[in-house]
Amino acid sequence: MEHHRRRAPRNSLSREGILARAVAVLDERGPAALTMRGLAESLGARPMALYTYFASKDELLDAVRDHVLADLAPEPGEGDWAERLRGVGLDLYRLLVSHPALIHLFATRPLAGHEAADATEAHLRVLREAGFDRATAARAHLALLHHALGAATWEVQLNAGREPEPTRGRRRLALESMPAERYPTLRDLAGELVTDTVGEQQFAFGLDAILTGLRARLDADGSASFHHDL
Amino acid sequence: MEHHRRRAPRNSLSREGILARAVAVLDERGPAALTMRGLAESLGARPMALYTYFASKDELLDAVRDHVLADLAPEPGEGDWAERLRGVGLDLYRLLVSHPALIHLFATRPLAGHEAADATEAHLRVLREAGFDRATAARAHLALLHHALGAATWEVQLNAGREPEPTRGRRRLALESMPAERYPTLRDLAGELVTDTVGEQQFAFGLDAILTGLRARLDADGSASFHHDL
DNA sequence: ACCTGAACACCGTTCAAGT
DNA sequence: ACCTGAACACCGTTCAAGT
Repeated sequence: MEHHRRRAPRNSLSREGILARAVAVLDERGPAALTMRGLAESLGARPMALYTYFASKDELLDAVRDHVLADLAPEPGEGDWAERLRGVGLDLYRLLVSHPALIHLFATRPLAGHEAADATEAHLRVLREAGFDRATAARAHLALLHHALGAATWEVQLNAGREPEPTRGRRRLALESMPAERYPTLRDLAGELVTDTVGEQQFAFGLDAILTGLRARLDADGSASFHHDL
Repeated sequence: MEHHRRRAPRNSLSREGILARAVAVLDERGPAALTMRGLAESLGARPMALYTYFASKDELLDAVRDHVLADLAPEPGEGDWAERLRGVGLDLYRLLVSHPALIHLFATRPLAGHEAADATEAHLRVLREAGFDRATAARAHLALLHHALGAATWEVQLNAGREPEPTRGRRRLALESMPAERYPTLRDLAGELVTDTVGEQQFAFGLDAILTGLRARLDADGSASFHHDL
C-alpha cells in the first residue's frame, strides 16, 4: 500500500496528459464533474498546477474539444462521391456520439476553423470533384455537418438522464400520455418516434435524404457541372 | 429618487415573471450571467425566494427552455406538404437563432417529449398526409429537426464571440492562414465558407436538400404511398 | 520552468426563522 | 404560502512564494 496520494513528482504533468485526463473525466462522470480543482486532484496535483499549461478553464475546454476533433479520420473511403460523403458523415457522427459529455463543447464553444482542417479539406474535395461549384460545395459541406451535429446532439440527449430509466424512457412515457384527441398523430407515432428515430439508422436516413437532394441538384443544375480545375 | 432597491413587496414574484426575467438575462448577458443569486437580485429579491417557485436551478433551466419552446407557431402555413414543412422548419430555426444563449439549453437538457407537442403534432400530420408511412414520417420529422438544431447551433456560434470581431471574423482569418499546399480546397473555398454558408440561406439549402430527398423517397417507394386512415 | 498555499470573490443550496 | 439571513461546501482564479 502506498500513501493515499503523492504529489506530482515534478514534470509528470503535460498538456497531453491533462487533456487525456479531462476527456476521461468528461466521459466517465459528465461535464459537471470537470472542475479545475477536481481535475488537478485526479492528476495528483494542486489546482494551480494546471495554470502552467492552460491560461484558464475556457482555454482548457477549447483544447479538449480540439483534442477530440483531431481523432477524425482524415481520409474518406471508397466509392462514388455520395458514398464517400456518407462515410465521412458517419465518422463524424460516431465521434460526436462516442463522447456524450463533449457534445456541449461543440454546441457551445465556437470553432475558429482550423480544428478539423484535414477532414474538412477531404470533405470539400470530394464535393468539388463531384462537380459542385464553389458556393454549392461550401453549402453542401455545412449542411452535412449541421445534420451530423444536430443528430448527434439529439441522440446524446436521449441516452443521457439518470437512473433507472434514461431520458428515452421518460420520453416514451410522455408521448404516450398525451391526450389522444388533441394529438392523434403524435400518439399514433409514439412508438416509431422512440424506437425508429434512433442512432445511426436515423442519422443515415437524414444523411441519405440530403445526399439524394444534392444529387438531384447536381443533375438539374448545368452550371454546377462545368468542368473545373482540380 | 427611490431607494436603490426595495425588497420584493411580497407576491410580486411568479413563475412567469421569473422565467421572463431569466430569458432576458440570457439574451442580454449570456448563459454565464444567469445565476440564481444574480437573477434574484435583478428581481429585487433574495436568492432563496426563487426556490419557492423552482426546486433547483436545473428545474428552472428546464422551465426556461419549455417557456421559449412554447412560442413555436403551432400551425404550418399554406402550400403543398413540402412548402408547409419548409415553413415549420424556418420557424423553428428562427426561434432557436433568436435566443442565442438558449441554444445550449436545447443542446444540453434532454426534452421529455411534450414541450412542443402542438408543433410536433402539426409537423407529423403534414408528413402523414403527404403519404409517408409511420416509420418514415417519424424519421423525416426527426431529420428535419436535427438539421434545424445543428444549423442554428452553428449559426449562433458564428455570431458569438467577443469584441472587436465576432467568431465569424476569427474563422475567416483562420481559414485564410491555412497552408495552401496542404489545404488547397479549403483555401480556395475560404470566402464561400464564411460568407455563403450563413444564416437562413444556408439553413434553407440543407432544408431543401432534405425535402428533395424525401420527395424522391415518396415517389420511388410504393409502400409509402398506400392510402392511410387520417 | 513548474508547482504550492493561502486568499478572494464568487456559486447553488440547506436549514431555521420570520410574516 | 412566501420570503429572508446565515451558513456550508463548493467554484475559478490572483498573488506571492518556493524549487
